[in-house]
Amino acid sequence: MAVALAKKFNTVILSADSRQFYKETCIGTAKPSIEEQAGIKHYFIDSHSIHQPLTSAQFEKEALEILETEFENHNTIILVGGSGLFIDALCHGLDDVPHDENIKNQLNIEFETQGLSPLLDELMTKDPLFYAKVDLKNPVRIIRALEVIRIANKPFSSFHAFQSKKRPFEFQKFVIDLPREMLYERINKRVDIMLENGLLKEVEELLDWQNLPALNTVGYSELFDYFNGKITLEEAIELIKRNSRRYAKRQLTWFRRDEKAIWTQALTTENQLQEILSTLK
RNA sequence: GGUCUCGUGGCCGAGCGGUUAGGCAGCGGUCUGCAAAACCGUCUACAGCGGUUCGAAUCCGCUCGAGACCU
Repeated sequence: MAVALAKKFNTVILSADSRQFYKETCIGTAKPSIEEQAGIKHYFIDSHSIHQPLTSAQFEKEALEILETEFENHNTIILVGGSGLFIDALCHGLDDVPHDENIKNQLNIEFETQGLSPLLDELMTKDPLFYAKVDLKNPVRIIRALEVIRIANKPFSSFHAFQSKKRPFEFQKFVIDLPREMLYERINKRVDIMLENGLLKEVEELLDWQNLPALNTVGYSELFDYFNGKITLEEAIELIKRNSRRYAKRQLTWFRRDEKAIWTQALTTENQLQEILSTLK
């Protein structure tokens, strides 16, 4: 779809898929092959390494730079992909919130050794506002908030303006919404195809790096468990399918929040393309 | 033909007289630096009929169904 659109507009594509950035992961991320890219310039495919992962904030920055250059030669650019947070970072901007790897690691250690409770206490005293609205059972959110609090010595919530930043371009989002059964069928089949294409080998070669955050992802974690003898191959495959289905569902949930997004329910790429193009006219 | 065991929500699975067990799948949602991550909510079923009882998924009988064994 993205390639078809890019051809139509004679332009380039930016991927906003947070797993296709990495050159080490190909089969399991269903990255478009060179043939599939069909001569269209793709940014953020194989552009980074799992050893230096790209965060949403960095993505915002790097993507904006690319867009600035590319808009000199193109009126329309295609952004494609699945990572809602990254899409929002680029389209709406993230508030300028500090980040410190060491402090985060320290917090992770505290969480692993002492549990969430002390962290919750700290959060409650240092940022009661945020404490009142976060999901108190979600360690990731709690740790991030405390990371910021410890860096800046002020409440995490004080950094949030939640206002869309001005961008030197306009954008329109389209969501492809296939019937759930069809979606799931395609996901299941896609997993089988990945396996035929050598996913097992790809994952096996990444075993040394299995603890990297960038590999904490569907298609890899399950097979790491298999290689580590925790589950059978059959179980791993079923889990990959299930987790992919769940992820797809969460993507839909994410995009549903966006009132301006246009949804297409057409069943074929050709029809989806027609719908999108007619909306643009 | 006989004896025995068993029939719980889409699936698995506890309960064995008086709260919605639970898990998985599915569905819905949260989301501002690990996001294909992390997390939350939700589905009220006991094969059917009759009986005992204040009260039955839990006890009794019959019917239907599944399985094991015997002849």
